[in-house]
Amino acid sequence: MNLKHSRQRDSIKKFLATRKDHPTADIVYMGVRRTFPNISLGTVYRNLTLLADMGEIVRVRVGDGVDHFDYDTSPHYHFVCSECGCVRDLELPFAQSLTQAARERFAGEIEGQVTWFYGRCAECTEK
Amino acid sequence: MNLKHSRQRDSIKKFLATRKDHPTADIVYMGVRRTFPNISLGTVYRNLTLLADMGEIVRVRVGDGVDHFDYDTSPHYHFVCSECGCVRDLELPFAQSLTQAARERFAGEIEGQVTWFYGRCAECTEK
DNA sequence: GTCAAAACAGTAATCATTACTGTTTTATTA
DNA sequence: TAATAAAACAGTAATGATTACTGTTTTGAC
Repeated sequence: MNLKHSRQRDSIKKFLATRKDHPTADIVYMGVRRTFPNISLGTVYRNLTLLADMGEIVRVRVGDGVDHFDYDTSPHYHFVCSECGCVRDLELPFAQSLTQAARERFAGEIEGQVTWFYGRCAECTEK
Repeated sequence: MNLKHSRQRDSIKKFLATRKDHPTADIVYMGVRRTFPNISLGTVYRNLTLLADMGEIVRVRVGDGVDHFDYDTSPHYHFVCSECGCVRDLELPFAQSLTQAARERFAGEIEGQVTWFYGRCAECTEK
């Protein structure tokens, strides 16, 4: 299957590049509709999945039942607020060493780790 | 709201105690039906949620779209196989220090961390 | 310009989970 | 032990994110 260019996919990727807040498919859908009013939610999902499979974006799963998407593919930690549900980056060196340590204790093949932190974000704490 | 005893809840908890494989609500449902043939799936979900909220069991979310449940409430790592979907415990000291490190870099309140590893389990690797 | 493959819009289906409703169980009080 | 209110139940319907399907449009190589 040869990949063909698509203006919709470009737009989705471009939209995601402007955001640091790890939007959901629905948010991406609403954002991209400003340039493609007729784009369908299915197209958004298909392209987000495609881009994630190609490694151009990252699907972020923080246990809130909704997939978030991140343009920044470098390994880094996420924080999710239990109150407002926001997802933020966490500026902390990513401990690849933990994956290595896990490999030494496990019989199968470990490809990677997923780590997120939860609690209340600064805005929710102040209220 | 006063908690009342329920034989169904006991049975759910007892079933979970016998398992080390982090079953889903559906698996628990099938297991408990051996003793309560008329138990409803809703009852299983309600009690699993109740037990998790009380801290007697743990809801394990490893990004496969299905909630798993664990009788072992001590902090520990999980591994999920990308091929067969099995969830295993990983014998590796749990790095609470990472949560502490995150606290020092984040403006809000961090309550805890969730970490899992993914890859292929020993059984799937051998095939 | 032709044409086949890929992508699309729009819609229907899936599936885990939650919510609702009328009945049964629990546990307290008499 | 009987009465009673709250809690829990079984069964079913609803929800909501995501995926699958279908007929049409777009893409890109020749």
